[in-house]
Amino acid sequence: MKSNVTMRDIAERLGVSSVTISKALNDKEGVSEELKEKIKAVAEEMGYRFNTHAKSMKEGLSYNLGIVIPERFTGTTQSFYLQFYQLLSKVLDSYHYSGILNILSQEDEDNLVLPRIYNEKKVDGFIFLGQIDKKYVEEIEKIDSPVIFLDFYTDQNEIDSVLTDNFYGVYEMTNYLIRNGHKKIAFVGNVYSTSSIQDRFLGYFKSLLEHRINLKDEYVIKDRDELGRYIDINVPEDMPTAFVCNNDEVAYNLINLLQKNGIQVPEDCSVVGFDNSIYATLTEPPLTTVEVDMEEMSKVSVKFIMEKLKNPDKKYGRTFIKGNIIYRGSVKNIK
Amino acid sequence: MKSNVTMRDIAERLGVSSVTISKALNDKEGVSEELKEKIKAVAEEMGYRFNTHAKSMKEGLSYNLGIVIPERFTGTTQSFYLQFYQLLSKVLDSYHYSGILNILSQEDEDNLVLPRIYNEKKVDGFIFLGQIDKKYVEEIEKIDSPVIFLDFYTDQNEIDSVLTDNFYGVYEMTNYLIRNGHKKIAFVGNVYSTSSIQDRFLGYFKSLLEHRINLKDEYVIKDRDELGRYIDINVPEDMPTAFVCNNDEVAYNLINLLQKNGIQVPEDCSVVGFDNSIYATLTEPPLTTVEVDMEEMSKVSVKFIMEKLKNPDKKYGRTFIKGNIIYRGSVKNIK
DNA sequence: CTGAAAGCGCTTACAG
DNA sequence: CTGAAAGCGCTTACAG
Repeated sequence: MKSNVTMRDIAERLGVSSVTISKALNDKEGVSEELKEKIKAVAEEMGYRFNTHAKSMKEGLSYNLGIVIPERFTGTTQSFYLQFYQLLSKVLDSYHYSGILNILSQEDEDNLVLPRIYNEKKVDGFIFLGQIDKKYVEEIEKIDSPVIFLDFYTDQNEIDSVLTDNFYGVYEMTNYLIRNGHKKIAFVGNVYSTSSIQDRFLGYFKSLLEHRINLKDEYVIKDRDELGRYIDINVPEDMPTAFVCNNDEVAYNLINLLQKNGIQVPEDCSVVGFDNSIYATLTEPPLTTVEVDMEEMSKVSVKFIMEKLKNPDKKYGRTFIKGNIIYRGSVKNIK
Repeated sequence: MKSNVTMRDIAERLGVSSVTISKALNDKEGVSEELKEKIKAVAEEMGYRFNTHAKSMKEGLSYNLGIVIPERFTGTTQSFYLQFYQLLSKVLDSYHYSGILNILSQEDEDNLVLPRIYNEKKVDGFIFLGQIDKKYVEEIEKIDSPVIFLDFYTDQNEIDSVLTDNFYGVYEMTNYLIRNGHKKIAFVGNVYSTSSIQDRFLGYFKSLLEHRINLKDEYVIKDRDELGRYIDINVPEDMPTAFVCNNDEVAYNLINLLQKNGIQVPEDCSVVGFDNSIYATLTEPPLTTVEVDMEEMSKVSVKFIMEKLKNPDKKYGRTFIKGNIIYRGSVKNIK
C-alpha cells in the first residue's frame, strides 16, 4: 500500500478533476451516481488514504479533542480518570473525533503553562478531568476553544462542568438504609476535605432531616485529614447499625476493621460505599454502593463540546448526572 | 486571545517576510539574534499559536502516534493497558509527539478494519497493546507506517515487539524461593492458556531443573480453563512449602483460599505473584511479586517507533525488558 | 453534472 | 542576513 496517493492521482487516473474526486469521496452533490461509485472503487484499489491535515488547515478544525488529567491523579492504583478517558475516546469516535491524552504535570500546573497541544492547535477543545488549581482554571478560561470540566467545579469561575450527583446519590442511599429499618446511621468521611465528600455528606444529612433523625456529632467519623491522607477510623462507642462511607475504599477499610473487632457485616452492622470501584467487589460480602454513570457523563461532556464548537457562546454551567445504586450483600434489613 | 494570528500577521506587523518569522520561531539559521528575539516577543504578545497542520501537510508527519487497545482488555477492572497508554503518552511528550488512543472494537477486529486514524493519516505510526487476532496482525502488516507490538508477540508474523521478560522474572523468583530453603514448590496457572503464562511456567521449570528438583505433575495447578475463565484451585494433598502464581490476582485468590483452610501465609507456606498489581497490596501479608517495568517498556517502544520513522527498514524482532522483584512479606525463609 | 482558480498556514530550496 | 516563489492536499465558492 503506497501512502502517497492523493485525490489528484485518482483524478488523473480517471481523467477528471480533483474537485470531482473530493465531492465523490465526501458524498456531496454534483457528481453522477455512476461516477461516484467508480471513483470510490478506484480510490479503494489505489489504497487512497484521506489526508486530514489538508482538511484541518482549510477548516481550522483538527477533529481532535484534548483530554487533560493532572499528574497527581495518575498513580498506578488510580485508574478512575483513565477509565473516563477511555469512555470519552469511544464517544469521540462516534463524532469522528479523536482524543489526545495530556497528563498535566505539577510543574506546568504551578507555572500556569497551558498544554502544548493547545499552543500547537492540535485540538479543537478540551475536557479537563478532576480538581485543578484555581489559578490554573483562570488560565484555562483564556483558551478560545470550548472547554468542559469533568468531575470538578468551582464557584470562583464561570465554567461549564459535568458532575456526578454526589448529593442525591448518598441521599437515596441513606433513604434506602432507613427503609430497611436503620436509624442509627453514621457517615464516614472528612467534610472539610473535598467538595465531593461535602456534597455526599449533605445528601446523607438531608435524608436524616427528612426522616426526623438527629445528626449526632460522633456519627460523623473522619477517615482522613484535610490534606487527604488516610487516618485510623474511630468506631463510635454507641455502635451504629449502618455506616455510609464516602467511597468504596474507605468502606473496604472499615469492613476489615470491623471484622477484626469481631463485628460481622451485614449481620451486626450494614456498610455502604460510593463509586462502585474495584474495592466494592473485594469485600466479603460485596458492597452495596453507588455507581457513577461515567458513560453518560462522557456522552454529555462530548455533546457539550460539540455544541460549543458550533455555538461558542453557549453556556451550560453545572450539569449533574445521577448515579445508580448497585445492590449487593452489605446491607441487612433490620425491620 | 485571538486564535487566528498567523506568521504572516506577525510579519506584517514587523515589516518583514513570513519566511523570516518561520526561521526565527523555529530557531533556524539566517536571522539576526536581535530580530529573532523581537519576533518571539511580538509572537507572544499577539497570542500567536503554531498551526501544526500546515507543518504536517508540508512534511507528511502528524506528530501523533496511535495507541491501539483491543476492546476486550478495557473492562472497568482492567487498567493495565490504560496505565501503559498513560506512560506512553508521557514519553511521547518528550519527543513533541502526542498519543491518540484507539479502542479496537471486537467488530473491527473480526472484520479486519484498520483504525480510522490510519485511514485519515492522523498518526505517523502505531503501538498495539496486548494480544491480537492472527488475521488482524496480517492486516496490520500492510500498514506502511512504523508499528510496534507491546506485550504481545506471535511467531506467525515478522513483527517487532516489546515484551516483559516473563521467563526470567519467574526464573529469578523461583531461584529466590530455593535460596530461602524451599524445595516443594508448586506453580499455579494453566500452561495452555496464554504464551505469557507458558513462559512464566518455563522460567519456573528452568529454575527447578538447574537445582535438580523434579517437576511433579500435581504441583502444576490449573487456575483457569483454556478460555481463560477462572476455576477453583485444587490444593495438592502433599502440601508444597511455596506457590509460584502466574499473576497477583491468582495469588490473592489462593491466599484467601489457604487462609480459609487454616493455612497461614507465610508461616505455613509461602506465596509469590507476578505483575505488582493492586492485588499485591490487598493480601495480608502483602505479596512478594515481580514488577513489570512498564516505564522502560514504554520508553523502548516509542524509541523504536522514532527510529523506524527515520529508517523504515529497521527491524527489531522481539525485545525483552526485565522486571524487578518486589520483596514483601509473603515469603518465609525455611532454612 | 463538471472543473479552473484561489486559499488554508506553513517550510523548503534558491536567489540576492 | 533576508525574502519571493512554489508547493504540501485538500475544499469552497463560482462559472460553465
